[in-house]
Amino acid sequence: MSTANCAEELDFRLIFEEDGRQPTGRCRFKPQDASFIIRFCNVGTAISDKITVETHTNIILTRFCKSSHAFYIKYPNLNIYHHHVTPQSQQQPQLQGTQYGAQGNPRAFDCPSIQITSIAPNNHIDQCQDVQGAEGGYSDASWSRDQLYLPVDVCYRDQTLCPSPCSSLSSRSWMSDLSSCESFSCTYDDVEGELQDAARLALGSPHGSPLGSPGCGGGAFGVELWQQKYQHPMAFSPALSPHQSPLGSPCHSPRTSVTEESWLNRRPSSRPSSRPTSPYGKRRHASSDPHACSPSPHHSPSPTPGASPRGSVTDDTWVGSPGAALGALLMSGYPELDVPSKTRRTSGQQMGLLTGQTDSGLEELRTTIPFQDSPGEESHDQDGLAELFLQVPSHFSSGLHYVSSPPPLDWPLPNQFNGLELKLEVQPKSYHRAHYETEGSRGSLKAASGGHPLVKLSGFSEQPVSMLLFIGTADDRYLRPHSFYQVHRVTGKTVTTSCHEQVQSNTKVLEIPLLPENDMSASIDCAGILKLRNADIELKKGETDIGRKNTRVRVVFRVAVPQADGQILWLQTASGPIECSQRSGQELPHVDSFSPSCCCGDGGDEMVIIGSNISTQSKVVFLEKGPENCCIVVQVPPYIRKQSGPVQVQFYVSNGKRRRSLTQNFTFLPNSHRPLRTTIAVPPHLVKQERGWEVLGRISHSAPGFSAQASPDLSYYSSGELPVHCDPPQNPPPRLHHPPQPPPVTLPTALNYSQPSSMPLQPPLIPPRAALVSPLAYSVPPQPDSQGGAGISVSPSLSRASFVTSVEPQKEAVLLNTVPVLNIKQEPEEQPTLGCLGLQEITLDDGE
DNA sequence: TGCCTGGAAGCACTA
DNA sequence: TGTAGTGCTTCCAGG
Repeated sequence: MSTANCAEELDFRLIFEEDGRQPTGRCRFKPQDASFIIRFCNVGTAISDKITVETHTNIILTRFCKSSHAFYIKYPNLNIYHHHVTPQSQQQPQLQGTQYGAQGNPRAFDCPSIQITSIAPNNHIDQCQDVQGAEGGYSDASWSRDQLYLPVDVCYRDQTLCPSPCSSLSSRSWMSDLSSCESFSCTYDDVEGELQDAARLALGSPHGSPLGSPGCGGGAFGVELWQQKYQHPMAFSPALSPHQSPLGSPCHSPRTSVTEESWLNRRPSSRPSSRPTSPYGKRRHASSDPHACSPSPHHSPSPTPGASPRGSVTDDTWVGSPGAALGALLMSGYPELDVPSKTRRTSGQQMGLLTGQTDSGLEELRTTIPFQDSPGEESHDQDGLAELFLQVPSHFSSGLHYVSSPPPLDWPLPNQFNGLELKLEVQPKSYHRAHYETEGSRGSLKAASGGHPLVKLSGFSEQPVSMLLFIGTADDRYLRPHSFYQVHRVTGKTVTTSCHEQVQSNTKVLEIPLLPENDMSASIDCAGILKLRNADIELKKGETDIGRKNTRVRVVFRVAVPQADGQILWLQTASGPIECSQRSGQELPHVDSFSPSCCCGDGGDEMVIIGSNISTQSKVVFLEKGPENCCIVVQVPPYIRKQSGPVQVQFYVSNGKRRRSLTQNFTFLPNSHRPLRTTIAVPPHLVKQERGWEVLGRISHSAPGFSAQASPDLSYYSSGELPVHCDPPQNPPPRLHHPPQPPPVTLPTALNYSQPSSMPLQPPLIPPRAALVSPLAYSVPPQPDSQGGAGISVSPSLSRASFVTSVEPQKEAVLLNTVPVLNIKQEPEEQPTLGCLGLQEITLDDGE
């Protein structure tokens, strides 16, 4: 279907606002006949501060995450806010839409623009691409995540087709503020899949609720309504909650945590149970729940059938609703938004929230720095606030000032700015067994020293501030709320720190006061970790994360510091990775401390590692991670046999015993032909190295290039002994940075980022935006040694590489400083070839 | 009594 | 399709 034929049922107003400019155009589409692509063009060079896309229908469009661009989308009155920081073009923003003739306009690539394209149903991909190509002049290859896809979903019209209340918008979906770039990079290998998932995600309902949550998944809001009605009938009032606001929350993702009162506890009978025989004995909501047989949200009066079961308005939600605690943050910039809490919450739960579950500290805090639940949430309590823009941070490197509302939880934030610093002075233990909902609490996080983690805000002590705590991913590069773990408030006699639960963007968050009398610090003895069942989460529509073996988390702390000018400065810090599974926790090694924490690039220093579950068979893996997840850097093991000429060998990439790539050719050149190399110091005696870089993450598809690169005529090394990057030159190797690190404590060096040995000993990288906060020079791992080790870069981004060493199986040898014996990782299957060649296997490990 | 903790059984999933 | 290995979830028991 040609976009030219689109009817006028969707009215997109594309607004490029800069300095108060007003909307510049409209596009109209017929939603039932077409799907839509919204393409963001050149947003990276946009000169506008805001790009707004509005629709007067209830199409749900989601924000997507792209590291270099920041968008925020609200709906049902669809608003896409783009705030860009470094305008490079002074050209006028140009609207690209089906009616605006982007084709053939060279400025389309120069100016920030949004392109909306309709797509015939049932042929989304192809037509998307065709249309794109035809109208926007983009090739298929130009598909990127700078596009939002708004297909027409069958479920839209036939709610009965929505099979399960578990089908929901993903926490990781495009619709979520918690959306993950990584998920895309990891999960979508093809445009089709990406689009299809996007299609599933991007859709609300054509009958989409005017109450639909505009931020991160209207479906969630629908469920909330459903839950409010069926679970909390008394709470069902549009005036009670920001979640119920007719304008909805701009940022309410379906990721409302799964609490004991939540949907997920109602395991639908059709749901493939992970343990059908389980009586769910301890589940507090199972069949005993009188509402267990309630119709799914799809059948509920909720106007948003695509609802997420995870979006719940529970006591927790209410209690935690930051509207009570976070309200005034927004007000700081918009005093007129100071809606009395009574107008937002009048239910008993609400009152309970405000009075029953808080302590003096929090009460005091709330009188001083109330926060807002989620971005723009409160703002929607008033019609006039519908257009309240979320100010996307302009410069991540210079601190983030939010005039209005808390930033989405997946946004990187600095840990220090202008003399203020949020520090995790005591790291939690690297292992904390999370508890299931069917279990009792397993207690709060503990520090390795035996106490509890300690967080401190330095540089500010004028008034109490509120600190938010949530469970984030252990992804070094992109910290975001974890799909499978939620923070859990621990209560008990031993808990001394006041806190209370809330839900922000469907992630359970603990709010902990930092009080001047406590030196603006807090001991985190009130936070446990709740494990959500993988099946529950993975069944969610659009969920792209896999729970299996995804058992590491980080604890994320955020604090909002009021500034003199009325703005709010948000700081964030995160703990090191925490292993949360029982088995892994029992089996994975834990590093408590090590020394030294750094050495020269040549390596060779001895390192003492103290921890648990470290055996003589343990290996120490050095790896380097970059912002990308699909590139690897490996170090070639030496070719031991004599060679008179080039020797071609093979290698493959393995992520485990049965996870191997096809073999690739590689050529060893004779020594006389080897390029310049430096001499590496003798490896340390305390460990013996597996001479290979263990590579984590996904493997670059450029691997076949090895064959071509393997020509003896080619040099693998630059003159500086740095790996020659094979990828296109437009992607220069990223400058790597250390993330902010807690100060060292004692030697052996306290583990700033406690992690099992399979995790990088190098502090994990953080997204470039955040990395700007604390840029530190990053030294490249040891370079090829004299034995023939050579660096191979599969990627220009030097994304991930690891250096595998192995603890000497014979401690005697270690202690006697014997010459390190190569400990080749044995994978007997199909290995004789390499062995016969005298090669050490380059093993790739997924970190397990 | 409730919470915390460690251990393990048994099922599900993957290769 | 069957099997083995691994991981997940639930349950039990003791402190």
